[in-house]
Amino acid sequence: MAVSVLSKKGYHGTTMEEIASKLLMTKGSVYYYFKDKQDLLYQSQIMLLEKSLENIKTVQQQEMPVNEKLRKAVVVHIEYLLRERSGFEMMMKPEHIFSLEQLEKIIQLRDDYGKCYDSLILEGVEADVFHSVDVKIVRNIILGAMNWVTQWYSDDGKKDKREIAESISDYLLRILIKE
Amino acid sequence: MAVSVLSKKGYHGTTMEEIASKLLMTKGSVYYYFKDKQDLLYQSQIMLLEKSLENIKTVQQQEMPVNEKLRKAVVVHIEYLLRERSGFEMMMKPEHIFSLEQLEKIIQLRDDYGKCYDSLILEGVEADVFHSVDVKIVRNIILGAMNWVTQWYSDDGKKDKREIAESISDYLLRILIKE
Amino acid sequence: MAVSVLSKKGYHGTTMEEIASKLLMTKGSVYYYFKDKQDLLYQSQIMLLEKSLENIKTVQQQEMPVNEKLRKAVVVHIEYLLRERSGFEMMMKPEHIFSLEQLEKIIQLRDDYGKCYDSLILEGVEADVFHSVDVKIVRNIILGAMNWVTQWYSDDGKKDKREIAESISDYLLRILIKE
Amino acid sequence: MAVSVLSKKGYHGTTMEEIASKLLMTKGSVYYYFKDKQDLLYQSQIMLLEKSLENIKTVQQQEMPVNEKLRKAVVVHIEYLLRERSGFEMMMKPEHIFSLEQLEKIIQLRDDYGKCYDSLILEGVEADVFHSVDVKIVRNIILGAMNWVTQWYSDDGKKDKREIAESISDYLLRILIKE
DNA sequence: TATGAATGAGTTTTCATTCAT
DNA sequence: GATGAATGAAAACTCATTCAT
Repeated sequence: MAVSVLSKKGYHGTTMEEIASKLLMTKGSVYYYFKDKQDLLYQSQIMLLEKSLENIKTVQQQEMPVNEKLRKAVVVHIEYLLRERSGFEMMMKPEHIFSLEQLEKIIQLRDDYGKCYDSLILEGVEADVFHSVDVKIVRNIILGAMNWVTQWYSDDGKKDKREIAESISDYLLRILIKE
Repeated sequence: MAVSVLSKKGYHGTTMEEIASKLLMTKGSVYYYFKDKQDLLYQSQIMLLEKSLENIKTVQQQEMPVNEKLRKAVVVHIEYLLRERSGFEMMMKPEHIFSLEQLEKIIQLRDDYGKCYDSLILEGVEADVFHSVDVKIVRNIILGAMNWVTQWYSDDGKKDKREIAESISDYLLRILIKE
Repeated sequence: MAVSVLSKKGYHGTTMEEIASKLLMTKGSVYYYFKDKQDLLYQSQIMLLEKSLENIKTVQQQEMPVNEKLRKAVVVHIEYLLRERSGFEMMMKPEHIFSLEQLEKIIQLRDDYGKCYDSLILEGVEADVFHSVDVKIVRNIILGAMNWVTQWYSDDGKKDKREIAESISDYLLRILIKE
Repeated sequence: MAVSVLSKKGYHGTTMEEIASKLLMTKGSVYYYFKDKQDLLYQSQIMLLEKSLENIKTVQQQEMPVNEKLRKAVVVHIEYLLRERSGFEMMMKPEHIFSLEQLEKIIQLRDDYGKCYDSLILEGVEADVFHSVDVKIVRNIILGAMNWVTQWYSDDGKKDKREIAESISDYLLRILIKE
């Protein structure tokens, strides 16, 4: 995947040649499929965000207590993130790369994703399972803790990806859960 | 400060000319003080990390209950981070930019910083104020949640920096604190 | 040829722009074919040295008395040198320009070339046509006298290239030839 | 001496900083004594050439057979050259560095130096000690063979500087001497 | 005299992008 | 559809030179 390459060294740090070779294409071919470098990144980001949204929506629709849902959402996010690693790291500070129009769509998707967590939290509060909290702040604590995983997780630790994901998820729920 | 400039568009996205003009210098002058672009970033990172370490060490030495110390450490970190913003954003994935030797020092400082949180957590566990937890994971949840702030905090929200910092700090302590 | 340009003002004195325009290319194109300026010089030197070696080997294999062979070798060298002029002038003191690895190959080729003269001299000594001499010193007198030509030869003298070459060759043989 | 530094990497390859540090001065001070880089080189070249001229004139005035004089001139040149090494290597192709006026003086001195060899040769021819030869060519064979020494002489060989110089001198005289 | 900080003009190098084949 | 040669605009970097102290 192109994103994987892009995000290792950042947008400007990755050359089209590197991307092309990672995609097993030649530089010329990449330009057949993508308008330009920016477009390549844009398409990749959209895919990533849409898949993430899909992931969390699937979780939301499952029949289970809200704390279980949030728990699962966190686990799924971390697992997906460690798989697609690179793409997520790119997500930081995209302001200077994209056009306004592109940015709008990306921010929209990011917001949508954030909102999913918000509604899980609110659902829990209403069900009296969660404490009443500042939703925006708690949502961002959750997002931050999850996304930070790429900075420290390494395959050769004691715990595997799923275990890490579940641990994090458990600890984060302590912020919310009553009793 | 140079870092502030660097991190807005990322290392590769920022030109030496931009950095120079931000520092009210000419490109030539910047090269008089720094060997090259990499060196500029390196020196800045070192300063940032050393200042952070100093910050947390100051907190550690204060006479107060351990939960208060951790609370304060988080607040101080977030406040410093929102002030120096940019530098921190650069801290992600520095592997591709630095030389092995430089990386070693940076990783050392990062580790030292992480260890400070570890010892605060352990101190709390031993004082029976905190639950017994997987220190590495909880430390990283805290770091992730704190560092993520740069991604979403904006001056024009309802809460100011200190309030945000204290909120986050409170929520994070819920993961650890008994009772 | 790139070398011709390079050697007029020396390696550092010639800009890539000048080289490119001499090659009827753009600066960018030059970088498509050569890794960097150093590489450009290196490739050129190798070509030059390999062609010189080829030249002398051809002479060595011809059926003729050894004094004639040496005579011819000198003539061929000077003629080639006056044609490729520039490249040879660059050959002096390449130590500071090339990498160790590159230098090794260049020195190897230079040595090989020198050895060809040595064996012609020895052949003559054994055939009792030449005086017994310090081969290393005589070889270097020959090389020095030949390569110096670029420093003084000018097209508008009385003698043309071939005549000069033959004169030099005759005089040099006096050092060696018996009777 | 400044020249020594200059000639190791060539005019353009040597920075004023390197020259300054070799002269145990700071960059600023060098500019107190020399107008600019070019001037520095020019002064050095002049000194070198004037000293060489002085050397050969001293030899010319000595009372000894002409073949001995030429022999001695060659020895003195090589010895001086191996001592001041660097300066001589700079002497090649100075056209692009100097101003017309400077060039004129340098070429004048070079010519004067060449002429000294010419007159030694002619003196020998008239004394019937030397064969009648093309003076220009033989002079240049001598100069070439002598100046090439810097390209191959290394302190750790079997022969020391004087022995090398005498050997070369002997061999070169074979080109000229009758019987 | 001596210094070292500052500069800008020039040089090397990189790389997204184009385009003929 | 695919390629790789070619390009130019922009970026990193160098260094002779100046100048305030």
